[in-house]
Amino acid sequence: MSQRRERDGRRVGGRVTIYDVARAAGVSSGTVSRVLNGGTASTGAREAVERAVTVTGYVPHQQARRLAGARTDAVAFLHCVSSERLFDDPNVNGLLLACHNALAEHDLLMVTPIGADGPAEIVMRRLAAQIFDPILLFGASAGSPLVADLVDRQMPVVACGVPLGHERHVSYVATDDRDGARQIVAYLRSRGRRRIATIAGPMQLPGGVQRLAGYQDAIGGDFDPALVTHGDYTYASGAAATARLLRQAPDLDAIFVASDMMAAGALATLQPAGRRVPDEVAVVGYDDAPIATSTQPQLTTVRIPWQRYPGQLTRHLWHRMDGDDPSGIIMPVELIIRGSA
Amino acid sequence: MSQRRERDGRRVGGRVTIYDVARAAGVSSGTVSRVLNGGTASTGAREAVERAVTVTGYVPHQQARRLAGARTDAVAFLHCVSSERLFDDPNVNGLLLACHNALAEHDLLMVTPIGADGPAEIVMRRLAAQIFDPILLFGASAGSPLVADLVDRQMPVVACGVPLGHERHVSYVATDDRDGARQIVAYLRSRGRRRIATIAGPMQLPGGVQRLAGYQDAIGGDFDPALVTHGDYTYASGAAATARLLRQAPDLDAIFVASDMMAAGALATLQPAGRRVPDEVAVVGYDDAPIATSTQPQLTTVRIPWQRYPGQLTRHLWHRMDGDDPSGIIMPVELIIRGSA
DNA sequence: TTGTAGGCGTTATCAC
DNA sequence: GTGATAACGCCTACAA
Repeated sequence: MSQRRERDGRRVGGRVTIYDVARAAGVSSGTVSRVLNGGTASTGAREAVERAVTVTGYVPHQQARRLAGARTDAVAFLHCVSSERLFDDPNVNGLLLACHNALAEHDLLMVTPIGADGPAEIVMRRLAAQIFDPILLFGASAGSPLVADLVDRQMPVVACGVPLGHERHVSYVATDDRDGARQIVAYLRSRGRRRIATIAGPMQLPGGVQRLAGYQDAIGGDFDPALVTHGDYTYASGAAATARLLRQAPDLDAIFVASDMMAAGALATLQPAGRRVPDEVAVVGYDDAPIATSTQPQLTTVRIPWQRYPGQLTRHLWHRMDGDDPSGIIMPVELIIRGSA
Repeated sequence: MSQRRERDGRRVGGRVTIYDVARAAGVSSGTVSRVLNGGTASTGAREAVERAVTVTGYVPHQQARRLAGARTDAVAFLHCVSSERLFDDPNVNGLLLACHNALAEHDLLMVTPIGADGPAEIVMRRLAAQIFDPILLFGASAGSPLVADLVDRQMPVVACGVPLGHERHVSYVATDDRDGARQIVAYLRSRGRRRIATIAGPMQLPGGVQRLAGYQDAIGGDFDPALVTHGDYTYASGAAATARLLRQAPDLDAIFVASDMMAAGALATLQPAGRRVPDEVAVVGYDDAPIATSTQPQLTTVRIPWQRYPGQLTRHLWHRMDGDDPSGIIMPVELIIRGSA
């Protein structure tokens, strides 16, 4: 089975090592390594090695490189959102693709443990963290043991969104959700709304806390706990939260919903309840998700600059891998006015 | 930066090795390794090691394990189809998810280089093949250098579909497309069709050749080159191929199209051309893709038993990893009768 | 049952 | 500029 036959001058089965190359090139393994890793070497040696590499069909053994302290050529994209969302949300799967391409330009291969949802976090922790060095993190929630673990291991990780509780130890690329929320409230005020309610997202997610914080910033003295409720970003939770709001504060004339999906749920509850949108109640969503344009009326919402993520993500990752300290960037968002408010 | 402070009794930054565990447990590293890998050890040693593992927070270093000849705990899912299809085709992304889950039961983590389309095959070859041992292959075409390379390296790979040209060296799980095509032709005959044309798929893909072969089997002596044309599985190619067919063999009264997507294209060409479906021309697709039920009329097609793939795939992979010789299974398909034929 | 030691393929640190 | 050689962390004969 492990016979080492020759064919076309190259080994068949059984690895070609750096020693084979060294022998073929008539130099030492050290020289080969130097040539391959851009170290110093004479032109003669360089050429001999390059020739030998081609002729032997040598491919470096990543595991061994890694063990010897060098870098892996692969980065993992760890997502803590459900795999369904990975497939269904064009923003997310577009991001995935774009990241791959951006990384490929640095000769890095991006892989992702698809299907590894919440419970499987254990698996990811146990394995992914070992196989890859650099990590792109998506949708990690506050206090997630995954993040703590990664930080402990001092791995170069870059997160999408502010990594709550690890702001100083993890690089991140985020959007200014707090300002987005402020803009929304200001816009609603400018349209004459006075009793502005909100359906906030989960407080474990950065978006959840930032959007609520922005709402509070802008509402200021008018703040009324009865106008605040929570959902978990799903359609159903949006509908339920709206029903609650209608009970707690029947006089509301606007709702800022922390996600378009929940906002769609809100519309579905508002209209049967006899509240016309936007005439009686203005509704504003968040994300500019596909559903935003297929509701009736279409949702006024906030657009996240997804197209800027891949570039920023790879930039920060690159820096981290170069040993720089963690850094972060917060990008501005854009208000999209449509029919619902 | 690489200071090794203590915290909660565990190291912070700087790896916990098997030696640390050994020291903590008061045994040798060999014993630790044996305990961890299910070797023989006394109950006392076993307990001490297990305690030490928890207390030190030890996590095996996969790279080192691998280098030392042990197995990786991760399997790569390599797909040679476009990433769009990965996201858009529920059959495919369902397969991805299901494979992940099936593998997870064996404590294997499945990862996939998403976004690595055709041109990036080089990257995958250079890297993925080094990082992972076992490989799940999806959509690889005949003569693909990727496959040849994997075979050369004697890696345990299991393919979805017969790996054309490597049938003996690669395990596979496939469906009986040849029989599916035969069934279709037989069905069309039974409905009185006499001039049965076909739009075949690419001859580099196993499905392409098998479905055409089955068509020829069943057509037998009635074979007429004018009734055969090719497409590349896309909607547009189906439409174009149909136009060609209509020119070459205006008297056709049925078309067996090798994919539902192409069949949809066929319908779109047939109807404006004044050929009523199914009255004047019967159309049969293949795949039972989502589009099959959203055409007018809905497509009669062949259903591939996707739900059986994950189990079979992992079973064969498991065997391969155990050193068994490559093996394959061909599963039966099911004819789904709808309005188009 | 257990400890010891050699080796897996690289990289990096030395002398030369 | 180049060649030895010591890690890297683990597994596995082999010996005890």
